[in-house]
Amino acid sequence: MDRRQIKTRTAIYDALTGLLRKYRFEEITVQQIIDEANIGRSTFYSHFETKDQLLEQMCKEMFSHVFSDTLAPEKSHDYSKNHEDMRALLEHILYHILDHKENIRSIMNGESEKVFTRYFTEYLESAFGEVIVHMDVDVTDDFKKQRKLHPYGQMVDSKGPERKAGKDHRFIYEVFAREE
Amino acid sequence: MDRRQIKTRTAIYDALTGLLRKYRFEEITVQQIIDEANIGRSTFYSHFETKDQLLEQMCKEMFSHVFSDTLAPEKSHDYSKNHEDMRALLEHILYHILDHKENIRSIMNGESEKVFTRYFTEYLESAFGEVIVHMDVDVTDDFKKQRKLHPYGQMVDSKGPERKAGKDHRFIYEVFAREE
DNA sequence: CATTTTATCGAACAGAGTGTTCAGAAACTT
DNA sequence: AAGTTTCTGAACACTCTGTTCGATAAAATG
Repeated sequence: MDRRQIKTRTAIYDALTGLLRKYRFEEITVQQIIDEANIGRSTFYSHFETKDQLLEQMCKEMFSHVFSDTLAPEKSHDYSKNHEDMRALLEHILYHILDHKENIRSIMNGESEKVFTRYFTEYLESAFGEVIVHMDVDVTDDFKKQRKLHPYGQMVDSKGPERKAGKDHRFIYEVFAREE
Repeated sequence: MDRRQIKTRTAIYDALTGLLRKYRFEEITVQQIIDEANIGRSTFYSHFETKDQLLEQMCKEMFSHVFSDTLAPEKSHDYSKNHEDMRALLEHILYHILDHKENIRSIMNGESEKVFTRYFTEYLESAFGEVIVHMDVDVTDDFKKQRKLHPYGQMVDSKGPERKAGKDHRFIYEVFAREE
């Protein structure tokens, strides 16, 4: 790949990532990305068709990195059968995710969150298949410290499954589950 | 209030509600709403500043109806103390929500879902305060039948708390909980 | 190093959507 | 019937999008 292409590509990625720290994805314009990345307008559009496609690609690449060695064909444990392996795999993934934490935080806001989530679940499913996973997996202490209340979810600490009323959006999703 | 105003207002509401059944909120243009509602462009903007503000108002009004008699000052049970009362209150609210089911379904798609959710939790909190609510509340059979898998949540049937890997987005929220 | 290939630049353009303005028509009020 | 309020719709300025194209710069090739 041409050095110039790599340069612009990362410039665009960095620009968007930076902007996502300040603004929600929907608020960001292509012009802002172009200015931030210091590239020409037509250059942007020769790399990405639209702003949305840029986000798609970014998420795609990020997850293919995070899951790269996880899904390598050599290591073909059947995780679905051995619970210890499964747990190890999950820890492994979470560890890699911590590297990308800042990028992920930026994306997890507004509309862009949905694209992220789509890719995440897609990759997770390809790693775990239809296996049932208990989510109170033990991960590194480093990681545990970062658990705080999120506007869209709520903390499930080791104490138990109590939930607060107005905070649990899953409740809402159950209530208004769509047909089909 | 002038009949004309009421007429346009409901025409706009109906138009948006109808469009939301076919398209996501972000895809809908003001012009589409205007055409669907059969009103003049300037009329729309004399009623609502923007498309987003229209959604805000719609959600606001809907919930003020749903919670109207719930929050009436005469019925000032302290729901937070009596669990039976609390359960009754929740059932009461859910009952009213069923009336608005079609509207709600329409809104619960794309970006508009967030506005809905914001108002819902807001009203829920004002009804229940900081009370802890177990979400496996028994509601009418009619309501139970409508529980299906939602893309963003997952069914929690009476069997138990098992969860599927890629489907549980709450897990994601916990992982990437934001600071502050 | 010279040549060829490829990428970038940026101005200019068409198109879509937004939100405002205003004069005239229509509907309500008293 | 006269006065007030609301609706209408064309016209406008504005912002953002995505495309085109000739000129320029940089990389790859032999």
